[in-house]
Amino acid sequence: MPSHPGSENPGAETAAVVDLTAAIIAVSNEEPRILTVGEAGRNGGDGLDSLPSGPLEPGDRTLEAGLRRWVERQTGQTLGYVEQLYTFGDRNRALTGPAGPRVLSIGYLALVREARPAQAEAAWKGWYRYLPWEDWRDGRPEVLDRLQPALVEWAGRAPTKDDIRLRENRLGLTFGLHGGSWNDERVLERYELLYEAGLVPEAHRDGAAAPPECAGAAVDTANPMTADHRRILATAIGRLRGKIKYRPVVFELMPPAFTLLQLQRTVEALAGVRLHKPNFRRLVKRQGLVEETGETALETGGRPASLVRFRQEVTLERPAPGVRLPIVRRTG
Amino acid sequence: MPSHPGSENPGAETAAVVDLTAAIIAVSNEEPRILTVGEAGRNGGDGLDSLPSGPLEPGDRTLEAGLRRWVERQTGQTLGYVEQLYTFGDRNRALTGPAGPRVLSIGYLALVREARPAQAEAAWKGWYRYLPWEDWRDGRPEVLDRLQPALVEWAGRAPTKDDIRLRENRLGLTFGLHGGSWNDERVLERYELLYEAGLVPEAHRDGAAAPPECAGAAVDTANPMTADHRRILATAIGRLRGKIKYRPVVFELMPPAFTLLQLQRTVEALAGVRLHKPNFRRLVKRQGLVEETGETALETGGRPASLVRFRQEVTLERPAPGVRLPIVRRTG
DNA sequence: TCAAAAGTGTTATCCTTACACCCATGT
DNA sequence: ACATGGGTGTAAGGATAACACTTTTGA
Repeated sequence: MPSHPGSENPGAETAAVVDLTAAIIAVSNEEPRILTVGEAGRNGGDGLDSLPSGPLEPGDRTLEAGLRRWVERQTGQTLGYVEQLYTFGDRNRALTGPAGPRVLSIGYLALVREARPAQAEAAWKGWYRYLPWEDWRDGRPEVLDRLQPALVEWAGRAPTKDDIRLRENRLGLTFGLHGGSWNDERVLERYELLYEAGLVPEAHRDGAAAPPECAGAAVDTANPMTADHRRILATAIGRLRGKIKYRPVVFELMPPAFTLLQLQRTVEALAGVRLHKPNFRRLVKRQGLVEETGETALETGGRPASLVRFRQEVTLERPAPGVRLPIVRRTG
Repeated sequence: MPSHPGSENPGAETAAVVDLTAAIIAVSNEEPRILTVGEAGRNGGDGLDSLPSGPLEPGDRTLEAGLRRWVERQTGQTLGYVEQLYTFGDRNRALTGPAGPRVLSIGYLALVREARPAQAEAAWKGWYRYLPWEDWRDGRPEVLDRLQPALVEWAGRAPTKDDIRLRENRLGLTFGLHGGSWNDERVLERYELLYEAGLVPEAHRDGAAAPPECAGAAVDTANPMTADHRRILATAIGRLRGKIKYRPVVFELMPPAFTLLQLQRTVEALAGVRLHKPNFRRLVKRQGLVEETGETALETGGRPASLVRFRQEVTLERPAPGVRLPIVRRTG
């Protein structure tokens, strides 16, 4: 490997341990779920849920191979669609203190088709139990009634007038406060803000970040997770919510044949919002995303629905995901 | 740190070295440039250009802090906008062979406002010298005349009929061959495909990937780079091209006051395509991205243009980047 | 006077959004 | 009969892409 110019202490490279963590997502019963491995009763565990994860080993030729190995070992799940999310490496973020070895954690998003009963200690859990403020399908979630005053108070606690403005602006952008609107994709930004405000237990656990006087822990009634796993989950949800809008990834979560309403309910579950039925069907059809199987589903509770399947060909057709620039085609 | 369930060999964590690499981008004279550090004559160097990079050190509290430290040390540049891109960690990808220590390289995208003369061995170089097929501003780039036959031949060399089909489809998606269209954002996919086809020198350097018989090296007349730096550059360009379409990041590259044509030329330089002038102005104005400064630029070569500045407020206003889903607003 | 760039106006077309309505099945 | 979900029609409004055209400077 190359020696780096400007290095005053050539031997100072940090020998880091690399942790691979997967947010494995499936949807069943109109509920998005993640595959968790409990830590209850094991290893002095604190009873918190974890995402499947484990360290990169010398035998792993690629990072993704190491991830798949760990997931299969811990849960029995074989992964299909896998996508790297982000690499977290700050000190004091639930990984190690300043003394221990450096830990890097690389987060992944994985999508699997069916939530079959996982092995051993693995279990599928609805993701909104960890981030309940993200589910707006039945209107504004009640957690926000408790979070909002705490957030506003946090903004007001900033040292200067300018800092208060900044915090209030952030609240507008992320939580739709002060005249802002809710954007379903800003999942990570919301979690990070709650962390900064000391309103999630992880912040207290990590020490440094949380102000001592704040009444945070009482407000967040959601399930926390081990280490920075809830942050990785937030990253995964945000990425997925963005991606379903311009790439046909939802179909990784659907059975081979399905009705359009099933598809809609899946998208709604992921996005955390309700969609307009007639327009949703037209949108999906016009884009040529599905084709008829010829069969019909009878157990709908109403009129039988025709079953459709994903048109594999679209992966090859869809040329550009929504170009917003006025690219010149004929004129110069 | 937690011990991982299912670990058969608990001490097998790989002690990895973490390399931080930055693609630092500026635009001057209608040309997007990256800050490079040459390796000519140093350390048995092969004369290839490099991106500023260096290992994470124990003193770095965050990954980004380590990156900024290296960049300032090697180039004298202070970074503004910084964004993590991707973590590369495969063996046999210009990092280390199976014997050496594991090297992880974390790529970053950075945007800086002005290309002031950098210190020492650092230099600004146009990014299209490394990826010349990405510049379509003056029509289809000529390099493609040489690359295209080699790519088609590579597709035909696949073992089975099905593999040939797959390769041809990929060529359609990435290079717009076989009836496909060119998508400016697929920069990384194009580079990866050239790598797989053995048409970039990096593939031969790394060994394993390149088929021995191919005449690749003769075809790619572009500058290669050290290690996997060209891949990181491709990732950066792709990400930036995508992002300018829904976030006001271009302004990180503009001077405090500028004309609308200057802005257009900058976007064109980044996207590698020409834009429609009247529609571009309207788009920018209607979105409220800029405001008049009241002054006019006289050295335009034609009629004086009014100078505008970025409206900082939009970072707080822009609610949603183009939601493609028919979210229900009034109806249920 | 002409080249070069700054700007404005206008239109056909497509997409989005919302509303209204009919169809087929089970209880 | 009616509840439930499936499914179609359509019209208003907005955004886009293309065209044509006027204005203001310097050489």
